[in-house]
Amino acid sequence: MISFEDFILEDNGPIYLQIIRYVKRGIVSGSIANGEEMISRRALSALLGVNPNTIQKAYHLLEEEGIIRSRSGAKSCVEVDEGQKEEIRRSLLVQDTLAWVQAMRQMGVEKEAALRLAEDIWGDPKEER
Amino acid sequence: MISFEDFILEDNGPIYLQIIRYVKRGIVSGSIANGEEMISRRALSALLGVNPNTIQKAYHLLEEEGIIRSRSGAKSCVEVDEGQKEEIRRSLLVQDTLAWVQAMRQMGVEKEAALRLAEDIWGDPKEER
DNA sequence: ATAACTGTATTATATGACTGATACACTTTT
DNA sequence: AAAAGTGTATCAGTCATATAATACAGTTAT
Repeated sequence: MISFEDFILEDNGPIYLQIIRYVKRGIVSGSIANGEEMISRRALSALLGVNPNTIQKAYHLLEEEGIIRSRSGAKSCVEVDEGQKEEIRRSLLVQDTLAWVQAMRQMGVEKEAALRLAEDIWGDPKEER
Repeated sequence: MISFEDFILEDNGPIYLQIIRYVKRGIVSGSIANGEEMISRRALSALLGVNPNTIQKAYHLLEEEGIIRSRSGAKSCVEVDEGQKEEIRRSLLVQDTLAWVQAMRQMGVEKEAALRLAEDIWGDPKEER
């Protein structure tokens, strides 16, 4: 079951969008698999300290996007085929990376300097040479 | 004068925050210099097709942050010392880059793959969505 | 079967973001 | 001095986001 254990509530954007983003990124990384059960709306509401209606909005939109499937009375399940997965992956990777590249460019940062900065911030656990 | 010629109105976040971000990034890149005049609130309102009150909110917050200075009746001016510039630069670079790195990590993208993707997109910023 | 849980729906309230209109005082331009 | 432009302020209204309190019907577990 998707437990939302490592989910952290930010303060930058709407909560329901953060939840949708979390699920999509989980699908891309593979930590969320097809057929997996979602945590119930009430349980997630209690876990995050967020109103049930806000959770419902996120789940409803996920269903409209064809990412989860809900049967009244039972838990909602993830339902994505390989095509959807690949589309979500491509979309998120391009969106996020393009936004970062544009930010760096608008600040006049050269490509090499930007990549070096990203490498630094990544943490670099295994030092090369 | 700061003409906001290359400013593009996005649909992802509050307009007044987009304006503030634009000014800050301009200061970091050097395209906006200390002492420079801001375009008037009414003129920017007309240029962007946005309500004057929204522009005023952005300008007011910029003044509260000590980035611009306003005298009633005259145009507002940018007023930042080198210390502020450096702080803004550091803050924006780390924020934006950290957000991107975290996104890539949450999607299970390896550092090398992420950097390669960024390098690709840096070259052709044509596609979106 | 009963109880507990689940998805779904409704109504109401509060706040932030944005718009629209107007007004006043100050500075710059003519 | 007069006109035009500018910063500042107020009031009202709409829409999105989030909260709160219920209610009902379907599924699962006991």
